Amino acid sequence: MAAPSNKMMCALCFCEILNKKSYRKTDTLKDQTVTLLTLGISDSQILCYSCVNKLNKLKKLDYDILTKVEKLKCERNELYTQLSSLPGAKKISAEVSKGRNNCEHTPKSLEKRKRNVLTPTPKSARSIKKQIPQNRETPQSRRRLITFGEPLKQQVDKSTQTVMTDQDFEVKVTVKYKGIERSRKVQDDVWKAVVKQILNNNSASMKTLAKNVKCRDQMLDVVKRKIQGEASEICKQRNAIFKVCDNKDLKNFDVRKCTESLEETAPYLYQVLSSVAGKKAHTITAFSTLMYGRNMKNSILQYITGLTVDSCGITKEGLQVLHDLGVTVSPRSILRKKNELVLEQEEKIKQTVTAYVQQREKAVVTEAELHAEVRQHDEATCTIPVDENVYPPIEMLGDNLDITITPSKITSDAQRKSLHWFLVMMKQKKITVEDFNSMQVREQRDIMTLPKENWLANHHQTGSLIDNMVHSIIHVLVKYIEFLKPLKCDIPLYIPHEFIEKTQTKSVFLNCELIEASENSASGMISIMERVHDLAVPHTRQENKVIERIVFGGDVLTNERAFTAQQNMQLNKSEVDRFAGIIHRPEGLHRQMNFLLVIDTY
DNA sequence: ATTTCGGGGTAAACCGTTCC
DNA sequence: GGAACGGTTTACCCCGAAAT
Repeated sequence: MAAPSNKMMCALCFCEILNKKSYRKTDTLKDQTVTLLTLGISDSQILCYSCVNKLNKLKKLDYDILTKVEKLKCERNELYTQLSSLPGAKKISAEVSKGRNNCEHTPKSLEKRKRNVLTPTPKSARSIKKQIPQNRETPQSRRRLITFGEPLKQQVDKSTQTVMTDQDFEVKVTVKYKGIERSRKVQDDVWKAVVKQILNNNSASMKTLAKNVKCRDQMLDVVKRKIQGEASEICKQRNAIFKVCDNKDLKNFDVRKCTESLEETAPYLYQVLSSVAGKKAHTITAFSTLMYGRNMKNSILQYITGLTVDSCGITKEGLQVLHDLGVTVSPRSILRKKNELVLEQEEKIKQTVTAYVQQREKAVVTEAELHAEVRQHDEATCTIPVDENVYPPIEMLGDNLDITITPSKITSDAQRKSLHWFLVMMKQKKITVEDFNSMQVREQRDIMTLPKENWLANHHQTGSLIDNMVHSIIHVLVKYIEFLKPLKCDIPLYIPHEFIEKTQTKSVFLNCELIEASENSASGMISIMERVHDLAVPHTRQENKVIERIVFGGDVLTNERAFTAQQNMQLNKSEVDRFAGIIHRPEGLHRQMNFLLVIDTY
């Protein structure tokens, strides 16, 4: 739209710009106008990105040259001041050094500057202090008792050793090494206390030492260095405490494990933070924010928080504020991660639901083909190709998800809104007919001709029910009655049965779809059933014939409505349009309620 | 010196609203 | 009904910091 002609050319390299996104107008390169002018490029021309990159690099190099020169100058000056502060170098006249220092860089001005009234500047106390040589070794012959904190006159005076003190607590340290004896009278109160402690306990307390400001700063330095080391240790690749290596990490993040590994990797920093915060979760939050500030790869908690608040409906501005605070990653990254997660979920659905459905459909088709072939050639030479991956059968669950949005100000446009959605989930079956011995599987029978006594529990079934009830009652007793509590460990946790290993494994459970339809209306329920049918029921795509029926569970209301929808569609011709591939089943709590009702009536 | 990853800039694409 | 406009999303690229 904005392009002046059909073909866009780079003004510098004359290459045609093929990708419409990779060019820059020279008007936008304001900071490089001078460079562009020297190259003969005027305003409102177009440059390809590789030329723009080169220009940027040029700019960076210019900047680098400036900063490097500046840095070198600083370094030189620093070294020079160091050298000039050395005792031997002091005699060199300031003028010479000054001249040498400046002649290269500062061009002499033509006019002589007027002398400032304040010059020569009175020397600051600090510079005077610097000139007094410190820690200069006294020649051995002159090594005597040195007193600190007293005027120089006294040092000259020979009577220092007999000076009278009005304090009754006096400390004098004598050190003997290599045959030389040196002693010093300690005036500083902190040092006095430390020496006293050494006398008393043969150890100095750090608490006392810390009373000296210099010592405290040094201690702080030590701790700081230690903590910095710990922080860089956390950042390292092998310590992936706060890193997002896999999207599964986001789901499996465990505060307890995180605390443990932090206590191990960074004990000092952890103790410092937890001494301030107290609460474990707060400490971890502080830790995470700090580590995110140091290295943006440490972003697992930021991602979790960001995704959570995003799902609660935070705006982009809100996310930006939280990102600036270091609590979440940027809104853009959240968006990116969300897309990634959606793709992953789609992949998962494909691998379980779609794969199973396709497998069933394919099996029927190949069987039909085989039959046709057999009929044609009368030779059963080919065998049914068996897929190596046998996908476990699935069942579907669903429930309505209603949200009411109340605007802060109700106007004619902004009214209370109710959103009705339907969430469809998938669960992989753990125990199937194939797991039973063929002996145990009851043969298929017509419900209408079944003898009436089959509806009553037989002796064996009642016995097993009573056994199981006993098991449940024992669990309740052991839980609540004090003197029975010690017996808890002797009672099996679960009622033993032959599939206990299978039921112990974690279920495969997936959110499949959020359908924007209300189950309250018949049309909504029908569209929901259509989606479920399309997604999860294996059927022949040409004749719309159901190959296998799938359980579709939900609460009693959903069940009722699904059943009504199925009945409403009975006039349709094909099986798929009649929703024949769905078996209704009430779920969870409702089933338990039904069970209890049965027991109650017993 | 190279690699990795998140932040951020830019422009196209897209979407909804308003105006003529 | 379509142009104009404004806001949002998305793809692409570069940059910088830290790790390797």
